[in-house]
Amino acid sequence: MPKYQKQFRILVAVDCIIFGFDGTELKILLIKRDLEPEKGKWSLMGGFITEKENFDRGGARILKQLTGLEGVYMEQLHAFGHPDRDPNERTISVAYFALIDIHQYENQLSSDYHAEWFPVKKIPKLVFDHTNMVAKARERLRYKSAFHPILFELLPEKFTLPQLQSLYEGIFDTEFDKRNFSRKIQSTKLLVKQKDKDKESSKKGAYYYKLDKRRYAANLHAFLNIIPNPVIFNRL
Amino acid sequence: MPKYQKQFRILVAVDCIIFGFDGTELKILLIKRDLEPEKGKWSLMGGFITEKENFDRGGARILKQLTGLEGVYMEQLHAFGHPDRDPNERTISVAYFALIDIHQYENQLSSDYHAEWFPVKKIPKLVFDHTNMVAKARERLRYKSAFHPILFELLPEKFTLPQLQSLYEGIFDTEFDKRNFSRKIQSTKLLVKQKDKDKESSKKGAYYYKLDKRRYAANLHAFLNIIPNPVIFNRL
DNA sequence: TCAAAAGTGTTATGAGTACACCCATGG
DNA sequence: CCATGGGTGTACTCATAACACTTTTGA
Repeated sequence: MPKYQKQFRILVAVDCIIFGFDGTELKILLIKRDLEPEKGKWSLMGGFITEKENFDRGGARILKQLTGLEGVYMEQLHAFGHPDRDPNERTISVAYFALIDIHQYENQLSSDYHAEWFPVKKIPKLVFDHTNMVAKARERLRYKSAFHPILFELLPEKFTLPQLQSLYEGIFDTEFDKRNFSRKIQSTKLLVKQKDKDKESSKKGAYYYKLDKRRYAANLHAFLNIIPNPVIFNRL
Repeated sequence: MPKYQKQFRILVAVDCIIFGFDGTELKILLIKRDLEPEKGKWSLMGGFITEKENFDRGGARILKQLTGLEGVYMEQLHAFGHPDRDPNERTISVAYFALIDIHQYENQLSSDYHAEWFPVKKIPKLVFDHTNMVAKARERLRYKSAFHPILFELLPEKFTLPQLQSLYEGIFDTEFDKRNFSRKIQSTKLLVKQKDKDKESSKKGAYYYKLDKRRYAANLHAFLNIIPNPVIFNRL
């Protein structure tokens, strides 16, 4: 077979925007870059694609290597290819975003890679075009979560409605009416009320809920309307 | 500056899924591949990225080269990176989809590149993973057009409501009530009724409409609800 | 006993849908 | 004059949004 002789070959990287929610704020996980150029600066988790892996696998491998996490929600975001995005050598990057339960991660080794959680509203200066990637990921997360039930991926197995609401409110940067929110969530039938309560954040305590796994799996791509229309139509 | 010595460099291509609407059917533009391997088979428009262009520019360049078209609606779809997608040599491809006014294209040279329009429901066997790309593009087009006013890009400057409705119906593979459709479209205030009629497809004739360019530009990213909810919630 | 958060019900408005008839015209 | 496709109005239903009070309990 003939080869594509004259063509230009390029380095291909995968970068991951990893979202977590600590109960109050949406955060992303950053590391100190351990490679020149820009060594020591804050960066997304990333790495080069190897010879025999596709992007999904590459992203999963990098996530595993740098955080120890496997099997988390991950989705391709966008391919970034500005010729000068890496001043060292032309490199294109396929960005992914991942949603993880931040507490599950805290049990794992965080310090090994100098990884640190930053609130999305206080992201430090990042290397290359990573700031741009983060902005795009936030936008996508808002967009997607307005129609699909993906935010549960950010919560632990058991969570309360006030926690869930506060997550939505954080992402849409607004406040919802808790009666309407509760009714809408309940009407999806995705949640199963538990008998125990979370008493950490109030005296009365809030009931825990778990996902109904069967229904959740069947509805991952379904359309829901959790977000009030004025928010969608005016702010999104 | 140090180089990324040990890393693997890959060919990077851009492929374009070009949609057109002939008044009856949604179609895509294909060419006979003029490069080994798989020379002579039907293929999307594509080409390798050059040293100094980003993906958007590469996509625009390829579109221009192969169709003569410029300034059309174009959006990044997805990056495809399976290691074996091109049997000749590993090549990744960043796919774009474009929406064009099919009649405007017909004036241009179509035969030069052995390009041909195929109804999306009768796509021939395509090279590599292009069939997959087309499927993804169709899905994205349905998804995006359900919420955003992008389908106007497929129509000529002047068009009628029945034409517009038939376009939506083709994409969602269903039929809408024309009274409701008309009311919803009118309520967006994106259209300006003209005084002349299209008398090609009926004796009475249907009024032409044009886009209100100011409003259209301001609403490209706005949410509209043209599509009946049952269609969105059950079929999308 | 009181402060702080959780939980719950009702009403009004408007968007969405279903539905049927008249209009204009070319042949 | 009639067949064909274009254009329009209404009534009903249901989803959404706005809104306030009671409950629980730890301090």
